[in-house]
Amino acid sequence: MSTTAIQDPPGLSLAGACCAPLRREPLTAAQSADLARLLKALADPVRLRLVSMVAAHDGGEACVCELTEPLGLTQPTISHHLKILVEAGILSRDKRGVWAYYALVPATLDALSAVLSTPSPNP
Amino acid sequence: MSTTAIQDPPGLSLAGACCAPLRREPLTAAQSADLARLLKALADPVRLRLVSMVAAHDGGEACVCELTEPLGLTQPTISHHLKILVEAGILSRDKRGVWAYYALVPATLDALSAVLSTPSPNP
DNA sequence: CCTAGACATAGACGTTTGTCGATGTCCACT
DNA sequence: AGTGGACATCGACAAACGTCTATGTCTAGG
Repeated sequence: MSTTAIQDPPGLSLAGACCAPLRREPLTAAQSADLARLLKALADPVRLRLVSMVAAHDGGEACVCELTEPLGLTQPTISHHLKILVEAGILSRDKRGVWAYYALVPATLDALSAVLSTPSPNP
Repeated sequence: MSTTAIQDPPGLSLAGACCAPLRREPLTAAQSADLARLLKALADPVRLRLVSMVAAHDGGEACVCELTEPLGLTQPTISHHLKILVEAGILSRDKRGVWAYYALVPATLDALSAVLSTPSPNP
């Protein structure tokens, strides 16, 4: 069904859509698929809270153990959501010793924000 | 199951979350639920193309008949997606005679873009 | 080595989502 | 009145999703 079953490298999900402001001209099927993949990764209450908790955490990173309890979900569920966020390029994962530290990848949300914003007048 | 079965008035989906930049401090459950609702409405390839087609159309509005054929889906399916976008406050609906014209609500995507963008230094 | 702990993966299960065909509703025109 | 067209709603169904329990993997200490 989809033309590309292969997964995009994290952080480049918008490679094909990054320069086409949503409101300027109709998106192609490929562009909309890329954008939808990224939005879908964000479009969950738990994942939004994970992103905000990681971004607001001291040092800009947090390990799984710090994220599990506040959300009231099991550790596998949190790991599952974090994996989705990493695959979308929204978070990065850094395993140090026994702990896995997750951090925000600012460029991804910046790019998403730019795509959604009002296109510049383009003089 | 949900605490509020009642639907938010269109355009105000971010009422509870509009002023909390995602990266500044952890979102509450309610804020993340509101944001997720809006993102979920956008997180579909067909709906993204609908939004871009409507926004880029002459006069800033388009009727269902103009949106159905290019996407290769049936009319009920397009109506279904448009309804979701209107309920999320992303599009507005204006029925004139037999035709229903859909137009972009710029403020909603602007607000979403702002929530996702890097928070200001806050001096 | 062997145990304990942090995290990931696998499999199962109920719920939600996207799509369709069929049908309903409303307006315009004859 | 009655017909045709534009759009919405309904009901059904497969696919995708979120969550859990159980289990695997790897690291650090005794």
